[in-house]
Amino acid sequence: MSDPDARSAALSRVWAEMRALVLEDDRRKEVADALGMSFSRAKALRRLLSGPLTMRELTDLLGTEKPYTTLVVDDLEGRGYVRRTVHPGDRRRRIVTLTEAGRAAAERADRILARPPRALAALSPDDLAALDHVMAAIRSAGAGQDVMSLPEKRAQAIDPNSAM
Amino acid sequence: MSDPDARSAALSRVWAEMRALVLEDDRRKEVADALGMSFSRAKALRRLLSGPLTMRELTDLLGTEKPYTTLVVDDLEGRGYVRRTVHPGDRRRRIVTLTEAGRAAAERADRILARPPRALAALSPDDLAALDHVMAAIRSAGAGQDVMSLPEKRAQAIDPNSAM
DNA sequence: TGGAACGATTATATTGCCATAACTAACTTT
DNA sequence: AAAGTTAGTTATGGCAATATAATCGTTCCA
Repeated sequence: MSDPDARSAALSRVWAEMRALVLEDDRRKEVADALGMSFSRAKALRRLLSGPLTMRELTDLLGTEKPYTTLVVDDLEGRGYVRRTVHPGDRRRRIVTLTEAGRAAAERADRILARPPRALAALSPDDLAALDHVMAAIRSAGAGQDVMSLPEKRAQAIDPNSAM
Repeated sequence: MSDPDARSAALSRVWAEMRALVLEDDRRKEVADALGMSFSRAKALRRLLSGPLTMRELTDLLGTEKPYTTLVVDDLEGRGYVRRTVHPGDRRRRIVTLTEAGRAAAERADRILARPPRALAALSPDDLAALDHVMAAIRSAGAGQDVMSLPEKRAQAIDPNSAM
């Protein structure tokens, strides 16, 4: 029952299968095509769905450097998807806000990314319930451990929606 | 019990969590750093683990165009990781074979990619067994359906190890 | 046997992603 | 108020990934 080799084999099997499922159909290309923009722009757009952010905040969330964020936001602003406004109370900061069109585009990206693959959708109710249960366990384990254990990773809330 | 909204919500939840788990820690960079080569080279190298391939076959597996494969294999050959030989019986074709060093590098990449994330490794035996069971169900569903249903995707054997 | 098809390569170009350096404007701290 | 810090931008550049076009030798087929 508690054979460590069997456990390790099961882990590898499961992990390989998960990776295959997620990586096999690359939604990124689909999102980029659907929105007519490169994926990094869509990623930024999606980050703004939960509310306006300053450039600095957006930079931190994207995990890149400030000048790159300027490039990305310039592009999005040019498309009419975001607006930059001055932060009241700190005129250095710019607040980036989605426009209506930007929100629509971000939601479109969301829908594409959220669409589960057929193999997942084909699961029996029982299997899905079991999977749901296990993934919840994984989430709580991850929230407690994973980020802290990665030295160079910026500490940030674990947000399943962040994966792109 | 069979509430379609609840099912759909569970599907989204599970899928988002899976994507987060797979995409959050990007092993690609780690592989690239460990092998001292760009990730696309490692990808090709890994493809050769299961045996020699012609340039055409490798091209199809990688899903890119022929000239790119030439570039990649040139690089790998320059590092002493692969050898090109002429196909006996068709002198147009080149057979690409891993060298010993190439195999070692590919296996190193494999080990990095196969290492399950902490949150997964922390699963209880019961949860892991349940997950293993469900992922097996997903694999059989995927093998029957998924590839055939994607129009522009080249038909190719589903290989969980292929995901990179 | 001559042309079509195929395998591979060379040459060239594009796009995406992202960094560093240097700068300006605004705020904070002493 | 001078010095330091922070937010953002401009300018520049690099590498990775990958495509297209043209070419060459080889093989297949009518």
